[in-house]
Amino acid sequence: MAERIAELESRTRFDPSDVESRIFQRWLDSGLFHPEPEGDPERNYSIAIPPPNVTGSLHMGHALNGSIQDVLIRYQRMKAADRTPPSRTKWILGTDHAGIATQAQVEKALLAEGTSRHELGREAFVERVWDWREHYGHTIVEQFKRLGASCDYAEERFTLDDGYARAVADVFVRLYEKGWIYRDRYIVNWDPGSRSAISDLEVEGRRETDTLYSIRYDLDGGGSVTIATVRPETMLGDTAVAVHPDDERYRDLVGRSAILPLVGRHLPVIADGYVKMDFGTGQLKITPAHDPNDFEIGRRHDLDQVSVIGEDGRMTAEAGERFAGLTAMQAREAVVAALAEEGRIVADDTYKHEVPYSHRSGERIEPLISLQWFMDMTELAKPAIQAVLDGEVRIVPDNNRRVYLDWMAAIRPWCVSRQLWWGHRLPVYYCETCSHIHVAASEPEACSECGGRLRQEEDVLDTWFSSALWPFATLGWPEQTPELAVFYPTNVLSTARDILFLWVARMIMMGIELTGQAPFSDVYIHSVIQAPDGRRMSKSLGTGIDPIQEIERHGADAVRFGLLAMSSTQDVCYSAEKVQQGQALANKLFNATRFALLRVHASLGPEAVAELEPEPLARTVEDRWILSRLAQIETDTAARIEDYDFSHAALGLYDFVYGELCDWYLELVKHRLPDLHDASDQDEDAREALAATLLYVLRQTVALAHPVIPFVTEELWGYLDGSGDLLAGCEYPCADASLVDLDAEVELERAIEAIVAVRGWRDSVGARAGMSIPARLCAPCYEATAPLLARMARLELADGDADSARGQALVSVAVPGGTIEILSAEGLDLDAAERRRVAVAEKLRVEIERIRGKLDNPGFVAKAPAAVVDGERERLQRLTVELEAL
RNA sequence: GGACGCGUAGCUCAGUGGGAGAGCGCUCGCUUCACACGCGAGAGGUCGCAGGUUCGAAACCCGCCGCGUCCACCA
Repeated sequence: MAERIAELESRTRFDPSDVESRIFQRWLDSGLFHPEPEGDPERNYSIAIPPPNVTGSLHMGHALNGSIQDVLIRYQRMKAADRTPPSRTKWILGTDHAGIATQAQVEKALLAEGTSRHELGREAFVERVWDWREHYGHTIVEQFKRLGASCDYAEERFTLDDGYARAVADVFVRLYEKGWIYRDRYIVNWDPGSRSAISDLEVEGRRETDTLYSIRYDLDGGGSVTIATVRPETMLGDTAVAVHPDDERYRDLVGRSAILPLVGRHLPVIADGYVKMDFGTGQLKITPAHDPNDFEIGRRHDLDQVSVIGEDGRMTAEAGERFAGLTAMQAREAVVAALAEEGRIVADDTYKHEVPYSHRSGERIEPLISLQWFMDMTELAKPAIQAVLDGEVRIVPDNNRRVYLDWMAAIRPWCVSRQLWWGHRLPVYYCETCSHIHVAASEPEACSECGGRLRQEEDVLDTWFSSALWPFATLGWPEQTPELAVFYPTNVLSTARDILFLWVARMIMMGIELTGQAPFSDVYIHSVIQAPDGRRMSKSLGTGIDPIQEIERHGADAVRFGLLAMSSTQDVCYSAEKVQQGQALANKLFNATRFALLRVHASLGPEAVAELEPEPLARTVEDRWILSRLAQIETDTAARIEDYDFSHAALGLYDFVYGELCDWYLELVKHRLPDLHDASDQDEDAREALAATLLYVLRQTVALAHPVIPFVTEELWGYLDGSGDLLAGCEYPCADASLVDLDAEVELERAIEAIVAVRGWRDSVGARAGMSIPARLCAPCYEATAPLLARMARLELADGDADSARGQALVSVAVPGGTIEILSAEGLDLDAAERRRVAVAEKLRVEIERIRGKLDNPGFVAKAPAAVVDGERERLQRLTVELEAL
């Protein structure tokens, strides 16, 4: 140990790159991250990581969420360390196959090779994706390691693994048998980019400026109607014109028919409450095959569905008329031109509205009718709503609760089929002879109806279908595995707001339906980190910041601290300063520990250090003070972590380490720690008492900070603790209430105020840094702290009575409860001293006036709480004493 | 259109009923025997605007202005 301590001497900086990989390897080797499936499920703690996409690389959202979960996991793991019987902590790790994203990535690679998935064929393509995943799919897991994330790496899951796939098929069959999964021809969000249907949640509205065309349709038998549209190309699919049933203007039009320009089809004029009387002319064209609203109206009125745009985004051969084969956009221009030629364009106005785009491919959504598989969510939603209402699932911060409940209350069917190749193929089999549909977890031999050959559905499931099973499928469900028994349900799910519906709500629904329990008790919604300028962090905008690069630059501890410190209950801008603050903290803690250890070892020798009392032998007022403050920060930090208040947890540690431990405590006791080469004349007991307190405070502080900054604290633990145990497996410090000492706090904090006042005064009168100034304390409340006040403020305190000191004083410095009289002015700027005295007196006077005014207010004295009134009275008295002395 | 949130020091943000705070930046002074990624001392704010509640408002309520996010089927 002595040799190890000695090597610290030359390490004047904490160099993260030097220690991170070494320490991480020790953690991995220790097995601490991999709990056996044992213990009491009520007391075990588990988190299922939101599975990153295999295609992904670590971005700021991952880095923040990784830091948050790791704080929780490390905190709980340490808390579990001293429990009997022991409890287990598990962070479930894995990745998501991410259907569309991964398929797109591989297709891009194929394109670069001059081939395509269609040329390869389905089987070869899927094999290609698996290869790709073997090669590149591990990046993000390695990046989580760089962050220090203490996931259970021994059991990594993947949403397409065999076991997981069985769970997915099993769920599909169960829900089909309940009648909740069904097949329907319905209008869907067609994404021409990925050539697949997508769900409502994968559509984003973008505000765009379009032209709103007003077009005249003639009526059969004379007259006309004028309809408005931003999508004239869809008019070829019109099958009705609608007006509002209460619209007096058009009452007699209902039942007549309009003639569709360019096509000549007769369109019935119908009445439907959906039509807004005060929008445009109050006359609306109905295109059931290409507009979700019109689709519903069409169903109500039994209208024909004429599809004019196909899945390739082009006008169809069947109904596209002379525009067949054109893209929708080309068709728009051509249709407008043709209408104009006939003089049917009544107006073309600029119009701003929301246009749906695919969140996946970025292409404009083409609503069209398609045969897809849907899941009815109403029955699933009911208990999931109740779970949140009852508090069985808590959403933090709770303003997201209402968002969840509102969305769940109005939940709509979920289109779960995707026209992709990469994913879970639907466990649906069609008979080639009689068309009978079989839904089964494993492929039946033949059609049960006619014995005909079966063909499996080509479509795969929406990626989120498998993600919805994540917290239990990763633990082996539907098998009743030991893991499932002790780690399910999990404790918390931490994520950003954007996947609250897409993922979180669906996990709650599926969890309750399939396991009978909500999959987690808390949902923590963390900040979205924006670019420093407030824009979105994105590659395309060039606003992205790479967390790995930040880790390389500042260390993982710094990045973790920074992200936690900047996070909040709302979205925040990335703050490089907070990361620097974290780096500074790691370095500070390193140096403080290094300093203390070197001095203590030099002063006592290694044998004596090893035999030191583990508990502090507090003696002096500063010892009592720091121990009391330590107890406070221990209480606060644990409470903040449990309240998901990570920002205050991190910043509170910073404030303690800087503002109390280093700036004050270490400075105060420095002189009692003999220099390496200087034998001390202090007695043995005093040295041991100080050493014991100092090492106790440092051990506790280092352990306390471990969940936030695990690397530097683990490194320091190696020097502070002789046992060789890893800090990650040690118990979390718990506040010792007997150390709370409010008297010491009051006394020391007053001394600190006085020291700061004198230092400020010294600065303003041009006193040189090293110069000692003769003075006398004229305040009754510094008996215990006078020596340290003198040392820290560089005063040469003389004895004697206060009144005579005032007589011979050249100038007075105000301190809490009195003054310090300066007895010699050699080398001081007396004019500046006088100016300062006057200025301080003036400030005191103003403040005294303010308090007097308050106390003179009868309303204040009568109605304010007694404690507040007393507080103001005390303060008034104190300030008056100071002012008089000045 | 609905919901939620934000507007506090040059910047990024705490503070949510009784003395305006932090980090960074800025100024001044320190090669003080842990740390110059350091130490000490400072300057800097009509707490978006207007009204109300209260003995007392940055905080609570109402309105307005500005900004952001989510949800929603007005062509």
